[in-house]
Amino acid sequence: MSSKLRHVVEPSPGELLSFLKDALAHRAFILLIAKCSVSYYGRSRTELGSGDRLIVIKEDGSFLVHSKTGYAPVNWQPSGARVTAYLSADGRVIVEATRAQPYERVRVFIEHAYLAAAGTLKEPPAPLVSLTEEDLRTAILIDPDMVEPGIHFGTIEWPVGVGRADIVGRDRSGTVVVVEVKRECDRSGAEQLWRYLTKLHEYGVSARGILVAFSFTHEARRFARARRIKCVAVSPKRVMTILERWRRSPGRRTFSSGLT
Amino acid sequence: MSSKLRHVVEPSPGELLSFLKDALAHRAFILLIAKCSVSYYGRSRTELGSGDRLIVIKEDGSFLVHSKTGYAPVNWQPSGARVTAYLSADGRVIVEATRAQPYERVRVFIEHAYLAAAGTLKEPPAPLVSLTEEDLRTAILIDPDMVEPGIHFGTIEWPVGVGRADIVGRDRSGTVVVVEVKRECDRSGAEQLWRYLTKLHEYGVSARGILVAFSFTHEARRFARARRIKCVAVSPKRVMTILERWRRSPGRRTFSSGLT
DNA sequence: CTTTGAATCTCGTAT
DNA sequence: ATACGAGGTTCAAAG
Repeated sequence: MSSKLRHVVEPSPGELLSFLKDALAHRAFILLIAKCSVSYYGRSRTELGSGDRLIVIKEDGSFLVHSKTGYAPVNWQPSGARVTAYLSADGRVIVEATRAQPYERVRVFIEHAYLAAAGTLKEPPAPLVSLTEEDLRTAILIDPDMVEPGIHFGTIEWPVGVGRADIVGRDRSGTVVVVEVKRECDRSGAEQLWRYLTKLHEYGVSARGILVAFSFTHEARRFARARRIKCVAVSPKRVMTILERWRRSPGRRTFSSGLT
Repeated sequence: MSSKLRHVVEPSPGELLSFLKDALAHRAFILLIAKCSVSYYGRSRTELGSGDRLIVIKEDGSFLVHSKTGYAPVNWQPSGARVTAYLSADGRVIVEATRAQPYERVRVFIEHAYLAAAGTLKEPPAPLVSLTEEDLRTAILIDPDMVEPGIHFGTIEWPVGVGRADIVGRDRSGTVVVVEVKRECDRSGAEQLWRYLTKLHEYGVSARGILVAFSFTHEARRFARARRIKCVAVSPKRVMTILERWRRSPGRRTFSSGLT
């Protein structure tokens, strides 16, 4: 439980520093609202002038500096960073997050701290359910007819030497079929499938391509049409229905006759 | 200034609700650390079980639910969402962020609030300096010789019917050159240039391709080599130097003899 | 270790 | 509105 959540209001540099050092030592979840400037050195370089921001330090080393607007942090460090706090020569608190590979460094120069809080967040392993590309692929394997009547799947995640094809099988007439699954298929998705087909052709395999997605861009459809690639649009609702029915009474998925 | 930062510790549902409603009405920057469960419906669907999390609500409608680990929020809404707070039938606070296009909804069911804070973050327009693809492109236009001696640029951001070529010009021998600029060039970057070249070829223009980047993947180099595309690696330091010298004494960039 | 592809990617910009 | 490309993308999986 986070009942041990502690906080300090308008701390002096000394108070803030000891608060942060203690929280960092306990690998706590730390919040800090402060007027600060920020400097980043690494894959790029940025210098951010003075302003009010939210700093979040997580136990896994994730480090976020959030500005007053926008989804993305204005500066950050991904998980795994080493976070330290110390005093500068002129008595200001500096919070620093560094990463070794690649070398990156974010430094926050605190000018005035409004509020700092720290505590341990308790979170049980969370069953997070979602409707992803993976779900769509699963639904296709459960009910291949949604792609094309009589189609028959074999290999999934088949390495083609240039990425991997999502699903490979044969259609009713026995022709090899490569299925590429996307949530939203744009041209790059269609190009991906085309790369697989081209590669297979190099191997001497003549194969059809089918794109399955919740939606397609015009570019994707045009690209596909020009290369005789079929586009199958599926509604999320249908996928949900298939997955839910499957969960209630899981039949057997039969994988056979794939490429060998 | 954020001196008007207010906060409440362990508020009751009623206290929390009025705190949030007031803060939302003032379009304040809002923080909330609470035990909660989260539900998302929209482009995907997720259900997140009960746990301690940080909720951030920004004045532009950005909405973030952060878990105890990781760079990315576990649930969110990008800027532009409409955020409301209300009581459920059983007296719990629900915070909801909705977006119209595409329709998306995040609902946070508060079970216990540890700390809530709200205030106005003041941030002057920030001079954020960085070394981007744009910087690299600028450096190339300032000093074309870094790409190839005697090269001569004309059009920039030239529409080719399938995206746009970064820079188009002619080399010393008068051959049309298409330059694609990337920070880190992977295969997809090389493919992009190849699309332009292919398109130009369809138009009857025979052109060379040059990739300029801070670094290349092996795949990109292989792809390029197979198609006689030249790869030019540039050091960030050199770009920084060119840009800094330019800022000190800006000469004239001469654009001439592009394609017409 | 690097490479590849997904993501509720977000965000800007041009059409 | 839609589409395309950039991003310090991050992240996980696979070779």
